[in-house]
Amino acid sequence: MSTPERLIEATRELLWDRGYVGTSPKAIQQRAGAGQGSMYHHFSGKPALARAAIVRTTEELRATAEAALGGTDTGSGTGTEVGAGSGTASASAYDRIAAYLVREREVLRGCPVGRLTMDPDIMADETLRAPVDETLDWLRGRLAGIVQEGLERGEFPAALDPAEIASTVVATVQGGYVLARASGSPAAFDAGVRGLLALLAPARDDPNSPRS
Amino acid sequence: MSTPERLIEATRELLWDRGYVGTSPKAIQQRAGAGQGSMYHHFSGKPALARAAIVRTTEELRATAEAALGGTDTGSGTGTEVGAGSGTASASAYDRIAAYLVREREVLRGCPVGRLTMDPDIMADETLRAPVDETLDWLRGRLAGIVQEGLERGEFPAALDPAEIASTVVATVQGGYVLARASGSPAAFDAGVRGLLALLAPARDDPNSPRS
DNA sequence: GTCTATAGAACGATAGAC
DNA sequence: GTCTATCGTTCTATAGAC
Repeated sequence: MSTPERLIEATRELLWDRGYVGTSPKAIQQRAGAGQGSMYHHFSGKPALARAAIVRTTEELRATAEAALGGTDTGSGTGTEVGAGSGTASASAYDRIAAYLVREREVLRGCPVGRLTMDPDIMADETLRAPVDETLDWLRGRLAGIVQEGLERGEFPAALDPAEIASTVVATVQGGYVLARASGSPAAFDAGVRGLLALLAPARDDPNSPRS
Repeated sequence: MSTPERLIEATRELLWDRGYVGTSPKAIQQRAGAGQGSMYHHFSGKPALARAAIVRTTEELRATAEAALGGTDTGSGTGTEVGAGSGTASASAYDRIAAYLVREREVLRGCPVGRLTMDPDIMADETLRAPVDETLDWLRGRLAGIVQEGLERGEFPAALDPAEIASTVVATVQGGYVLARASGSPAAFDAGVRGLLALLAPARDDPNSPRS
């Protein structure tokens, strides 16, 4: 791996674990196995390196999310699939959202993108903040589109607002990281996700009809 | 206000805005209007001051949350109250959760407690981490109890798990802060909360019955 | 209790040899 | 491209006068 490449990867790891303020050029160099001069030859400084790292991390998040949300069924259904069952029909909205929610994550490390929003130095620098904002915005839009499809298929109550539900889904994930880190266990993340899935569950024809 | 008092308050503000790593003793002293020697006379160092600040902030969060969740109706109902309407009956579970969710917040500053979970130095120090963990744990338990009451009153579908829903509620709030900060607007927080309230809404006898 | 002085280390970056 | 040397600043804390 080339030196700039190693520097970017080292920065990504440190940004994830320690944030921008907690990441020093020295630590980056050590982790990347590169010297001072080498780092400053390839990058103008800490902000430039951080930008490269953040852009790559946000691109990766988009790709990972899209893989779960894409709807090209990976074969392992949840058992609550909806639809007419034609050969290559895309998975239900619920299933695609569920696939996104339960995908494998390094829960205790937190979200490599969401974490950055708590860093004042990142939020203050437009070039660092923009990729974060755009990525979470894209994710909400992507989810809103899927909820909209679900609404059209009658999967969800018509009263739901796609953009709002999308925000709730992303917020539950981001907040799940917080709960997991606080408690030191991924269980809290999982609980939040299961609660959300229960609320979203298409199986609304519940034997226990609510509200008298 | 006494000097120790001012130091604690200054630390609380800085911890909220810049986190533990981003908060220097010097910055605390300047904000508190206290000198170096003064600070080290009253506190053994940055960790001790941070502990005092964190304990106070978590206590404050509990009190604020309890005020909304307490159920002693503040008079401004949401219009969806449930119950037999006896004189001093406590508000519905939905209303109490809604009151907690929509309470006034400095959304763009993030959660003064949840933010701390992203600070590796705080998570590594048991004396700093404990109050954060205990507070979020208390909040989840408190909410779970209210959901349980709602279940017993038939406000929610019986399939819901109180602890899971409680985690979802707290996660939505914590994640809402992330979305708001990323986008630079409280709107994303509000959207997530409205989505969650729509999913929790007791008005489940929806004209549009889902899932065919 | 509060002040100033001082300390060793780390921070973020630059200079210039190779 | 990579190295070592150096720089001015900030960090966190201690010492000791007042």
